[in-house]
This record gives sequence, structure tokens and C-alpha cells, in this order.
Amino acid sequence: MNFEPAKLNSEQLQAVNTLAGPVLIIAGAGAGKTKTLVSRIVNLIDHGTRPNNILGLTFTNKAAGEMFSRIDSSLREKHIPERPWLGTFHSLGTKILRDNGYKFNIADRNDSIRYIKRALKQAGYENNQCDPKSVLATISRYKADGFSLNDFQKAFGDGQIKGFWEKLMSQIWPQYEKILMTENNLDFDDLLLKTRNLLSENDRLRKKYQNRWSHIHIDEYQDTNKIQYQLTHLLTNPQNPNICVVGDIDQSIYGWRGADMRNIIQFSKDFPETKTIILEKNYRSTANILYLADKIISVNKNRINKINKAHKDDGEPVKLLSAWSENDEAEKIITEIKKLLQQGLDPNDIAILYRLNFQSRALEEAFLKAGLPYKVIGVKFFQRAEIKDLLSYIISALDRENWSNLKRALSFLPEIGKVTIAKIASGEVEKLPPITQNKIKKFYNLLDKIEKLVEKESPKEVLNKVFSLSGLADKWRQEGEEGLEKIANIKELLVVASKYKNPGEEEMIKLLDEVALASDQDEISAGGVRLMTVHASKGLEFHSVFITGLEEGLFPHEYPGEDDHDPEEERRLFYVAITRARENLFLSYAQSRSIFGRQNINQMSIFLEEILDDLKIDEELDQEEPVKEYLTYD
DNA sequence: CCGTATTGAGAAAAT
DNA sequence: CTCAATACGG
Ligand SMILES: Nc1ncnc2c1ncn2[C@@H]1O[C@H](COP(=O)(O)OP(=O)(O)OP(=O)(O)O)[C@@H](O)[C@H]1O
Repeated sequence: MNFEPAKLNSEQLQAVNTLAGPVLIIAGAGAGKTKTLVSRIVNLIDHGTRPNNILGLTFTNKAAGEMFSRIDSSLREKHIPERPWLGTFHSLGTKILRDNGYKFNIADRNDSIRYIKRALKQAGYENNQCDPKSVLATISRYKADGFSLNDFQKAFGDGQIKGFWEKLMSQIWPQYEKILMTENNLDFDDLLLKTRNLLSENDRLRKKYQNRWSHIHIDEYQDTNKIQYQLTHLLTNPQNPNICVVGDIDQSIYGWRGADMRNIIQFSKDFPETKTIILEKNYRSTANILYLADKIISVNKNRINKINKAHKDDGEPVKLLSAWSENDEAEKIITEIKKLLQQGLDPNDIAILYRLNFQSRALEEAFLKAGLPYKVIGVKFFQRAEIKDLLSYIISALDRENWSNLKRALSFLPEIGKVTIAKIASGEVEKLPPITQNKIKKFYNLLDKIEKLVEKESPKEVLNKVFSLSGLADKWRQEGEEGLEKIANIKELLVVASKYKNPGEEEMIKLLDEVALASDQDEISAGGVRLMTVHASKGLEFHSVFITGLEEGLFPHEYPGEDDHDPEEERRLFYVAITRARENLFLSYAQSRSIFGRQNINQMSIFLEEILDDLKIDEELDQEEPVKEYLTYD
């Protein structure tokens, strides 16, 4: 992509050339919001703003990385050494806390779930009596809404607690926080909450950061939640608010995580000087694709109508693939992909989107069977057991009180299990048999050695050496197929680690933070057609896109129970999915789909029903038959 | 302590 | 069906 101002249209240029004050950029999908944001940052620097004073917040670290590389290449040409700081709110929180002396490890979702399970057990709840995922989601939601445990306890003090959930929360949340504390962990939400507390309580520090980042940019502002909103306002200098946010309320798809599109709707009230710029020309998708996108999103009531005019021609018709089953669906998709590849299309420029992660399975099987390259995005690569196994040695070496990681590493020693580890933790090593004591001593010698290695060598070298020193390399080498996959994944980790060049604990912690905060594995190795959820596709674009599983109950997805959700969000999600495509769009559904090994019969999605007349049906692809006759399945 | 068998509950999007 | 948690025996 090219970011020369000459290539921008006049509205985009207006945004790029508004160098001071609050700026709000609004546009439908594919109108060049992100491109405009990048150009604006470069333009600010061209006009004398120091890169050091520029902050850019994005939705994923991958998006930040892409933005960074575009800005980087522009600055490189101009021989400017400084760089703006780009990242997610979470990585910003991590940075601010670390810069101010906080020492912690980041608990990822799996860690949090484990802690919740432990807390439930400690509070005397039987297994399966309540779902740990829901408990964590509730706590997380409170935190996203800006409530710390303290705030919660103030609001629900003695006598205030009524329902089952509130009672449960009042027992489990404090316990969960206690566990986080003893493990020296912050969870994802804490990274924002603690930063907010720090900045709101400490005037000097707040002013320092307002000064440091005098020019703030936020992408995907429609999907910010309350705590992010609060952070935005703490970081912005109220006397001189140079803040530029971009977004599209039709693409607000994280309401379930506390995102609130009122943040963007009220931006110009929050900052009365706001200059609002609306981009109406779409450069990404063909007119056919945009026509459908508009037809779908227009049904929503809670929105502000806007123009999204195609710059491209009509292009190919949008095609419907109807299938008997999920396997049939996958095969039909493979057939279409083969055609596209024959035309010379880059497989990396094709995406298959689905509503729920489990749908990737049937697709993967079809890809394997067909021998076509593919890549599932969003399988939490860095949360794999083998990655955590290796890192547990490093974390243990750097923090000898970190018992969850010590346990993990210790349990690789033969004949050492739960009971022995509990004795070590309670300082009763002398009571163990001499052979065991010896093993433990060796283990701690290894940790000492790792600690020294960290000081002397780059993270990558350290990881590589620990891989063999720990015995994990040998162990997995003997485990056949599965072991080899683990080893391959460790190699991928080493690739990521290699971008940290310097020895030392600080550099190692940066790597550990990245591993905890990384959103997906996209940057690791290339390789084939992209399979991902619609949520994960936010902000991306592909030449050809398949949207799968368009069945009632699945997309739009219905989940029993939930009452406070926004009924229009599923439609926005479908709108996001459609607008990922530049040239070709395929929509598919299966009449039957197995769930828990059971066949379920499904109706076609309401979304498909609404646009059937505009689609080209699969078997008819090569003929010009009228579409209608074909529409009588049931 | 550890490997294996059994059971039973589970599949919602993700920084 | 799949995977995590438990039970059991060597
Ligand atoms: N003025 C322009 N001329 C030509 N192409 C453009 C122009 N502006 C943007 N584009 C192209 O349009 C596509 C969409 O741009 P971009 O990703 O910035 O849009 P966006 O509004 O951020 O989309 P989304 O809302 O989906 O995140 C990109 O391929 C970009 O290069």
C-alpha cells in the first residue's frame, strides 16, 4: 500500500492536514480510515511534531505492527530516527505500569480461568456448580466498566447483596484477586484498571504522560469500552486536546466485552472543538459487495445512515454455496478455492470466515484432504502448553516466588508430583528423601544458571539453551508426531524471540509481555488460505472471502440466557464480514451440522434470506439461469 | 508417582 | 464427539 498524500482524496487530505485539536473521522468499512490515520501521523512529523510525542492506539498488536512498519519506512527514507509509540490499550497499560516500577507477570485467560476454579473450590463450590468462564466474564465485565474490586465492594457493601450472582461475586472476586496477588499476576483487565488508577491518582504522572504524548490517535474507537474511554481522557491534555479518533458505529462488534459505541457518538460533545470528517468513498470492495453490505446494515435502527459509495465497478456477482452438511460446505469451498488458485490468486489473499471457532474443524479437514495450504488464525498459539512449559523455567528463574510456574517446571522432574511440590512450597525440603532433595537441588542450580544466562545472552539464545538444558527437547523428541509438533512450535517461538536483540532481564520481560498480549500468530511464518472468526477479521481485507455457516442460530448466533445483549450486533458482525472482501464474496450454509456429535437441522440464516435475490447460486455459476427457480429447498 | 480407564459435562466472540 | 477431571492399580 502507498501512503503518498497525492493518493488521498480531498476528505482524507482534510483529515491529514488538520494538525491540531480534536478530530473525528467517521466512515463505512473500506473508506480508508486506517490509511488516513497513518498518513496523518506521517504528516504531523513532516510538520515538525516529534515522533516521540505521538501515540497511536489500535485494536490488536498486529494492527499496531502494520501501522508501525508503514510509518517506519516513511521515516527511514527521511532519516528520522525517532519513532511514535504504537500499540493496544493493553500494551500501553503494561508499558506505563512497568515504567513506574510495577513488577508483575500477565495472567492470560487460561491462567485466569485456573484461578477462578481454585477460588470456587476454596469457597466450597462443587465442581460444575457454577461455570468458571461465566464468573470470569462477569468480573472482567465489571473491570471493563471501570469497577475495581474496591468499587464493587463499596457499591455492594453489607446488606446490598441480593441475587445469587452478586453473592457469588462477593465471595469469588476477592479470592480471585488474592490469588492474582500471591501469584504476582495482573490479568488483562488489570492492565487497564491499574493504569487508570495510577494516572487518576497521580497528577504529576498524568501531566507527564499528557506532555509526553501530545498527539493521540485511536483506531476502531467505536469498540472502546468504559475503562479505555477513561484512559483516553486521562491521557489527553484537556487544555490542548490533540486527539484524533477514527471509527464506524456499524462495525461495533465487541459490545459483549463492554465496548460502548456512545464513546464515539459523544466524542464531539466531549471535545467541543472537534472537527468531524466523514469519508464516503469506498476503495476496497466492488459495488456488488457494497450493495449487499448496505442492504444488510440498513435494517438496523440504532445507527446513523451514511454513504459508502463504491469507487470500483460492479465486479463479480456474490455467490451462494448451499450444502447438505458442514463437510459438504467445506468441500464446495475447496472447489471454489481451487478455481481461484488456478487463476493465479495468492492463497494468503483468501479468507474463510466463521462465527464460532469450532467451525474451523471441518474446514481444516477438507484442506488437509485436498492438500491445500491453510492457516488457522486465532488459535492461541502462545497459550499452547509447550510454550508455557518452556517459559515456566524462565519465569521461575527470574521470580523464585512464582509458584504456578515453579510447579509447572518442577513437575517435569521424574517422580516429583503434587505432594512433593507442596512440601517444597512449604519449606519442608529436608523432610524429603535424599534422592529427591538432590533432584531439587539440581533444579535450583539450573534456575541459577538460567538467571545468569538471561543477563549474558539474548532472549532467543536463552530460550534455545533452556530448551535443551531443561530436558524438554529430549523428552519431546521421543514423543513421536505430537512431540515434533511441539518442537516446531518452540522453533516458532524462537523466531518471535529473535527480534529482541539485547541480553538482560528487561528485554526478556518485553518478550514475555509480548507473548502474553499477542493476539494471533499472523506474524509467524507465512502460509495459505486464512481461516478465522469474523471478530478476528476486523480491520483486515482479502481479495476473496468466504462467509460460512449462515444458518439460523449460528449466524446470527443465539446463546441461551443472555438478556442484556444488543440485538443488532450480529448484523453489524455480518456487515463487517461482508466488507472484508475486495473482489469475490462467497456465502455458504449447511442444512445440517453436527454439534457434540449430533446432527442438527438448520434453517438458512435470516441474513441470507434477505439478500437471496441478489446472489448467484452455486450450481448455476456457469449458466445464466434465473436465480428464483432454484430457491425452493426446505 | 504416574499411566490409563472412566465418566460426564461441554461449543460464545478475545485483548 | 472431545477433553478435563477423577478413580484406580501397579
Ligand atoms: N484515496 C485512496 N485511493 C486509493 N485507495 C485507497 C484510498 N484510500 C484507501 N484506499 C484503499 O482502500 C482500502 C481500505 O482502506 P483502510 O483499510 O484504511 O479502510 P478502513 O476504513 O480502515 O477500513 P475498515 O473500516 O474495514 O477498517 C485499502 O486497500 C486502502 O489502500
